[in-house]
Amino acid sequence: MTRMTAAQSPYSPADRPRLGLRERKKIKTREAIRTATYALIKEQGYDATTIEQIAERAEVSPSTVFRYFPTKEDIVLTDEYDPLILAELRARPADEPWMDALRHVMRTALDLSEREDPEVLRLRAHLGVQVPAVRSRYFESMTQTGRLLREALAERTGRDPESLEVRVSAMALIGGMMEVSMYWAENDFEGGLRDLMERALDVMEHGLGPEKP
Amino acid sequence: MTRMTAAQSPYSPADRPRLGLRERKKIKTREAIRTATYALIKEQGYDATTIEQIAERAEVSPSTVFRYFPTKEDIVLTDEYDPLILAELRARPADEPWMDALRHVMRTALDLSEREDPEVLRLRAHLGVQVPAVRSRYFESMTQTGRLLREALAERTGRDPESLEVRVSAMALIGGMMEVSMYWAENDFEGGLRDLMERALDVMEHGLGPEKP
DNA sequence: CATGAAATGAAAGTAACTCTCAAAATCATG
DNA sequence: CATGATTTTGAGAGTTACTTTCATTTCATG
Repeated sequence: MTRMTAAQSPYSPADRPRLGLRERKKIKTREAIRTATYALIKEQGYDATTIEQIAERAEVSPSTVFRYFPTKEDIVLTDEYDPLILAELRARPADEPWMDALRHVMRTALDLSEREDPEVLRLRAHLGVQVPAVRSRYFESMTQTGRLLREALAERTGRDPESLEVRVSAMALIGGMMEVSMYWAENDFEGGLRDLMERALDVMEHGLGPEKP
Repeated sequence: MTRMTAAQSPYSPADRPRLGLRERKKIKTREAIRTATYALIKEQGYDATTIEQIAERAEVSPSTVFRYFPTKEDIVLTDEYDPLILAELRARPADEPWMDALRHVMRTALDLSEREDPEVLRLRAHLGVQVPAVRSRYFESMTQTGRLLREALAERTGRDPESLEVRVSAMALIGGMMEVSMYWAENDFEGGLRDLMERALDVMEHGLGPEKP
């Protein structure tokens, strides 16, 4: 499952420790909390897993858990691909139609996260389907992404990012992409997420006509 | 603000009471809880309003409040236009393009709810913007609506309502429509919700091209 | 190693919900 | 209208996520 915090070469003074001991400890704690949470959820399910248990397994106090993550759902969901997505999107040629740019970016992002940690992507989608609170938080974070998407769409269409049209487009895309994730989880993760996403972007670009395969 | 529970002709034995005393009381209680909630929220804001206060003002016990509404957010948001929307959608001619059908239905629904109780529509949109928990619940209920929308889209395009394409389209529409509501609230409810919705449906139908006004 | 700053833990508190059970209100009868 | 069955309510105790406060520990730095 989720990689352990690989304590690679714990004592090689000059090479790794660009960060102070404090910073490194914080990162470790964060990881510990997250892996403890994932493990407990797999064992017992989301609801049955309390913050106290998480704290105990991660060997920190409950206070500390809350200091690192504002809510229980955040432990599962937090991690920011957003900046990456935005950067990637800006990197695409400016004259490329925005839908194509988006396609490329999503492909890249999904490939990356799949290679990085395939389990987590699945667990999240699964919890998104099963647990309303997680789904909510998921949606919130997608909404955040939607705000970034506005900027990108605005740049590429010469519109105001705060215009109704841009906002609606961005949010419609977000809604569609979220549904892809739900669909994927509900259908036992069959048919690579990347391909599903592709199909979703197609239908959002060209609209839903009568069936034609 | 919200209409009082108009006790019209409180004692006309034969004409109104098709329902037993029990049923009528339940309806009254429900209304009482809701109006108490709206009033308190207006006075103090959402977070500062506790279930205990609501119970007190509605003259019921906190237990009863929870018996009527599973969560605090539901007190604000519950009420089902969904069946109406679906019926309306089915009532449209079967050969009408589904986007047109949807346009008509949304117009009808918005006009109705605006005439029915304009305050509530605004309060909800406003809380949807301000309070994350409400926004979440709002989104959940839109998701529900999205499921119905699947059926309608499937019927009109001869596709499987559970297909990725249909699901994504439905959810994209939901996302877009939700954004309209947020936009409306954030821009001080200017530019009738109906017209904004119209513009949103347009852009979702034809896509977001370069600006052209 | 001393001093200041940051991170942690302990503890008490709040508020949304859940569960259980007994009392009260309604309903269906004879 | 009395009575027993059924439904609805309220009281109370319990759980848990989250907050706030404050003393203690841990690290950074001169």
